[in-house]
Amino acid sequence: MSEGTKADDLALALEEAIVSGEIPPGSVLRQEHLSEQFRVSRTPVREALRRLAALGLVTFEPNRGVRVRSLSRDELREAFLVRAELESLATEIATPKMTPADLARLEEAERAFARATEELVEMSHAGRQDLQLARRWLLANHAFHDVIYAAAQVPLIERMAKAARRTFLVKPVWATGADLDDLYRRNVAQHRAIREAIAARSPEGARVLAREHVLSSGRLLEAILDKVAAQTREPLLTGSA
Amino acid sequence: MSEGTKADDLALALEEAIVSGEIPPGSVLRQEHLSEQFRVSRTPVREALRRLAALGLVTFEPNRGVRVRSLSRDELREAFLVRAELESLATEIATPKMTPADLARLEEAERAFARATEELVEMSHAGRQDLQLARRWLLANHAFHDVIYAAAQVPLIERMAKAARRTFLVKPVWATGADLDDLYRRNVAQHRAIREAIAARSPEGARVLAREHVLSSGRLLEAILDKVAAQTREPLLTGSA
DNA sequence: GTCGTCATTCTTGGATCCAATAGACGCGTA
DNA sequence: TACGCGTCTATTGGATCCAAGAATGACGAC
Repeated sequence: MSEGTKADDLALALEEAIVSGEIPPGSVLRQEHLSEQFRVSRTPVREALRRLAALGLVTFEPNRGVRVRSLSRDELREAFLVRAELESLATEIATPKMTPADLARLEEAERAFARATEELVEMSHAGRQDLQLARRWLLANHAFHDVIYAAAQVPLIERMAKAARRTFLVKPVWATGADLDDLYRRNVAQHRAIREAIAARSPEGARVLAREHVLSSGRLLEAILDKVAAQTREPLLTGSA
Repeated sequence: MSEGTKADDLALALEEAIVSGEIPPGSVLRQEHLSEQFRVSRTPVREALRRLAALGLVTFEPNRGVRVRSLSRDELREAFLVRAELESLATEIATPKMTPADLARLEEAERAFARATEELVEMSHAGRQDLQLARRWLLANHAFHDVIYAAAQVPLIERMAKAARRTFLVKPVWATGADLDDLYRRNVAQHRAIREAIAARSPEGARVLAREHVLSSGRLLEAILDKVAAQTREPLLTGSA
């Protein structure tokens, strides 16, 4: 128990587990199971679940249990629409506020993301699927955006954007491939463009770049999901034929 | 108990009470008090409080109780910034989707808001302060925007915008006066302009109008708070002098 | 007279216990 | 054999009970 009440710690742990895909969407969470797994009684378990429900990560079905929400394509698209707005606002606000230190952090995050992207593309050429690598790519991506959020110094935007971001991490699947290389690499270029607009102190420029970038990321994620769906449907069909 | 679990009903009731100002910001909520007030045990009370905490309406101070959050000026401004973004997005999306029935509803909401505004201005000239009337004005305002949210058909935007909106309803104070008449009436004109842009099927036009309108509403609210602060500080000072 | 310390009390956090609901299973009958 | 009914069990929702932490006030030392 790192800090605070057990209910809070538990909520954080569960949030992490859900968002990372460790607990897949659609699962039903048994209170007693969680309670013995985390060595606490059912009371804090239920309080933690209430919090997750308020965040939209799980849904209560009265007398039936709580289920980890799974997102439809529509909801995914919506999440990116919202994030695009919030993120463009954050970028606009952050631009005049960025200190040289912030810019340095941003550039470092940009490099780390570029490296992660290259690793991912190489992995794809090697024909392997490494969820761990994909997850690191995602985190490197987030790290870049987090620098901007932090510099904007508007806690509400940060909170809401991260809430929107959380919602689409729930798929424990990933895909790469030659057809996706371009989309992956485009993200890297966009990060660079955003950083340069910020460095040039152009709030409007940075704003539109940020918006377009997030929307483009959404299209990438949709392409990934399409590919995963195609890959997993085929075996099923051949298996059942 | 209308429906669902007691914890859920209770959470809704408390949310309403907090948002309407019935429970003022800064109050400490005693679990036992709530439990006997609502004739339930402390267990559902605490679950409801967890939900409110996740929504940001209250904060848990471990072993000390839960406190109704009060917003700083900065947070108020942030809420309006976020709402301006979300609302302009919703308006843009809604514009091509609005049916004639939607437009009729929007016009009706516009009229109701205009009436509420005139009542408020008249009240101010009569030198009275009627919180109930102010609250109806606020609700009429929200009703107009709700038509747009509904037409946009993007649940996530609606949820988040309403979350941002909730945060600034927590002040059980209001102010009117000749100096504010213009600001109040400007809102009416802006509603009209937004509706006309939507009717003219101009998503971009409606978008910028919506954005400017929300930001302008924020300035109005800040002016109101300033005036209230000025009014309440004076008696305090003369009282202590 | 003031400051610090210790005990008491009040309130929360957590555990356990009981009630109520939904689903599963089996039995009987058509 | 299939359908309907009743019971039985698994699991949640809610109440009560116990422990732990924080505020308060009294007492004593300086």
